[in-house]
Amino acid sequence: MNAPLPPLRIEPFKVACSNCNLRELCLPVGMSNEQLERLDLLVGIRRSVPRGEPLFHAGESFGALYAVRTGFFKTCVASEDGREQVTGFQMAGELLGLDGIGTDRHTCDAIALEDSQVCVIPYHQLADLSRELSDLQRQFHKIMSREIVRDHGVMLLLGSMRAEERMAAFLLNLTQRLRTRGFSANELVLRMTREEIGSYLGLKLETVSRAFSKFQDDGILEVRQRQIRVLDAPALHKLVNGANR
Amino acid sequence: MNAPLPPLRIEPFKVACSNCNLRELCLPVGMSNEQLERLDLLVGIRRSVPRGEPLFHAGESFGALYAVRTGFFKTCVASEDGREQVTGFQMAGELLGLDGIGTDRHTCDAIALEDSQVCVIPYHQLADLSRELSDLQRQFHKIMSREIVRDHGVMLLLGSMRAEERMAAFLLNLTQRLRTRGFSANELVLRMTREEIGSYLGLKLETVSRAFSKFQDDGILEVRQRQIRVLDAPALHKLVNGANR
DNA sequence: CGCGAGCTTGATGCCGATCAATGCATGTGG
DNA sequence: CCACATGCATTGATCGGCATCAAGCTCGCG
Repeated sequence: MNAPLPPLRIEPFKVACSNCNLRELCLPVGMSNEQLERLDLLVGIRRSVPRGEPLFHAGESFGALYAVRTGFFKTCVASEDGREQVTGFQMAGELLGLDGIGTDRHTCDAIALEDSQVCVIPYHQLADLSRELSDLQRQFHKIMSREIVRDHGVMLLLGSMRAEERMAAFLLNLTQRLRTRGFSANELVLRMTREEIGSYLGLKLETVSRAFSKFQDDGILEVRQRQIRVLDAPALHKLVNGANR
Repeated sequence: MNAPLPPLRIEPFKVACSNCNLRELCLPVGMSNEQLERLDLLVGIRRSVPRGEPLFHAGESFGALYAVRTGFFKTCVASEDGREQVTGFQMAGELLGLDGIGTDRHTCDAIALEDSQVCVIPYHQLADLSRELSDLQRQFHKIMSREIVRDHGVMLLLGSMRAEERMAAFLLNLTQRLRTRGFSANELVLRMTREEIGSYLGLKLETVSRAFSKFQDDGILEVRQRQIRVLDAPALHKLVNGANR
């Protein structure tokens, strides 16, 4: 963490969409270099969010979207009484803040689960540019649409799956997204607590813990704290799909 | 139904966004008359969907969005094994098909729950036009964003509410939307079966039925088949909010 | 070392699922 | 018009999965 700074050194490239290693996952998908240069002009600012700190809160006025550069976030909504629900976990290349467009206010909290960095994308500038660049417009629409589809998947999970099936679906989703980012498909480190997993899946933390233990007993996982090794991915798939009915 | 046709009569106005009574709820929100005329050019086609029939199916290739003109729809997703989940109910002025933008295929089924009519909005033309009309672009973004926020609300419901709370939230949501459309706030006719309500709320139809009976016993509702009269809306609000914790 | 946050594990209880029977409205054909 | 079938809804009895309550455990950290 607090290692001494390396000898003074200039960043060889301006950090920008055009040479970001996430550009195949993020907003720039499908854009030419020329177009990317235009995008670079709006995504100049970056912001660091220490672990545990909010990127934004429900109720704050909305002005920008955020692309996760490094780190990991959760988003959660709350009802008037204290009920809370984690609505998603976001990792590198994913967009935060889409909820704010509809009412010009954020409707959920976004909290960093580890020290993180995001790119700030001023919404109105993005809208302006996407009126010029149809590829950007198209990609932005796709991202919003996929968020809707993702939410429908969570609704299916919450509405019709039992505890272990939810856990299996959750783990497969995480490994899938990590694989897309070039990480191993069967080693993962959970960035969130059992309670946060439970909130996301509509379960209590004890139930999450028991599921982990069960999976370990069954030889499906190796669980050491938040270090998870997937030993039998097909078994997880079977839980999500073939198991019932 | 099969009443004799009225004497031959020309529609006094071309049926179009610019003189649609839903224009304050639908895509045209915030657009000038001049802009509306441009929108009219793409929303020429209408389509009738008889009760029980699909507007589109999951897997079909995506080409257009649909605005409900009259009638009532449900959307549902299914997993590979037979699990089904109703993800929403759509009424006049609401948009269907947003899920298809992300992958160019629809990801859910949209089924008419009564004889319905929709306006067909070819997506690519809409995208083109919204690059010219920033008000249209803005409204389209808002609609997508609100859909995401709505889904988050359902996730909260599914993840953290008990049966009667879910039912109360569902009924309040319906009456709220009917009120927006100028209908009475306490008389409603359910367009869907108990089973469909249950699927949406993550409950079994028996549980839905019992909740209706309970509400009736408690003097909160008057239930006759699918005819519902809300007698005590505050009680429903208390169930959703103040009840627990 | 001791403290606390996060996690595991066990015992018990409750809510809603499941199973089953009946009721009721609508439609169809004799 | 009745007899019967069909789809949807209600209601009761029982069961089971997960929540809840309650200890203890583990690990990181001041």
